[in-house]
Amino acid sequence: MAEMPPLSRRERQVMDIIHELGGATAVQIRERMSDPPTDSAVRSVLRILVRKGHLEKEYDARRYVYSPLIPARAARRSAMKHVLKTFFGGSVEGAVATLITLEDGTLEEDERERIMAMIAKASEEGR
Amino acid sequence: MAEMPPLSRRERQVMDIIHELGGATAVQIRERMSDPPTDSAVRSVLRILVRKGHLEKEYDARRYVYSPLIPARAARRSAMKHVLKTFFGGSVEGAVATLITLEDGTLEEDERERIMAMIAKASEEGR
DNA sequence: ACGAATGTGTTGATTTTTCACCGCTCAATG
DNA sequence: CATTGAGCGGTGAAAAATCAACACATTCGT
Repeated sequence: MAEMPPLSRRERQVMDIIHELGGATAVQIRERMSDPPTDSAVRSVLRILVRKGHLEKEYDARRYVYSPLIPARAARRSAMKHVLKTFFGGSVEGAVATLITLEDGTLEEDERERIMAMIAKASEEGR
Repeated sequence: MAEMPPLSRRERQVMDIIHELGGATAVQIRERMSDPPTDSAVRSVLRILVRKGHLEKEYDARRYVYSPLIPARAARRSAMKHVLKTFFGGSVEGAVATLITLEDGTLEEDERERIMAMIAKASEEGR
């Protein structure tokens, strides 16, 4: 697979929505946009994204459902890698610190425990 | 500050570089670009970003150093918030999981411990 | 003092992006 | 059937972004 030039504004916006939903129809996407253009404009972007190889469309219930061609796991890792490098100088520690204080302490107690357990487990397996 | 329309491709690329470096001159930025346009093109983007209120320039050692107008902390949080929502469905747990397995186990043992300690500390303070 | 080197900003042209109008298909409904 | 409305995509034009050429300013070496 060749490296593609980065996406335009709208393209990225649409891709983000699709990533968030896993897959979406044209109308669903338009609904989620804060500044929605025409229906046909959305479809234009979708067509471009398909042609560029970022999306695939699947016929389902008389609608096309668009989904990322890149596996979710890879997309997640790539996105996280980028912010880690760009905003945290590659410091995993710093990133986690921000993550667990993001929503002003609304991190549930049990979730915190699960995270602890997860790290501990990774710690053992890692060696 | 009012909400600004999202940045264009080049604008985002430049902003990312500046965020990564904290602050940078026009040449520094150009050097870091994978597909560098002309020097003057880079400066054009910089000027636009200043006008839009995303950057400030400071005269230092016969050069202008451009830096984000938004505090680093806020930028970090905002960026992380976005990937958390877009790629992890808001699951802090999932995000941390990806984070600590990003570089194929190259997470240092001591860093892992520091992260654990950090979470534990947050756990106590949080209540 | 002069020219080369470096940094900056302006302008206008080219390319890319963005978008809405239009026509088509198809299924459901009257 | 005929009608209607939702979904789809092509096209081309407006708008925005991108860029290079140019002009001006400052510094530095000679």
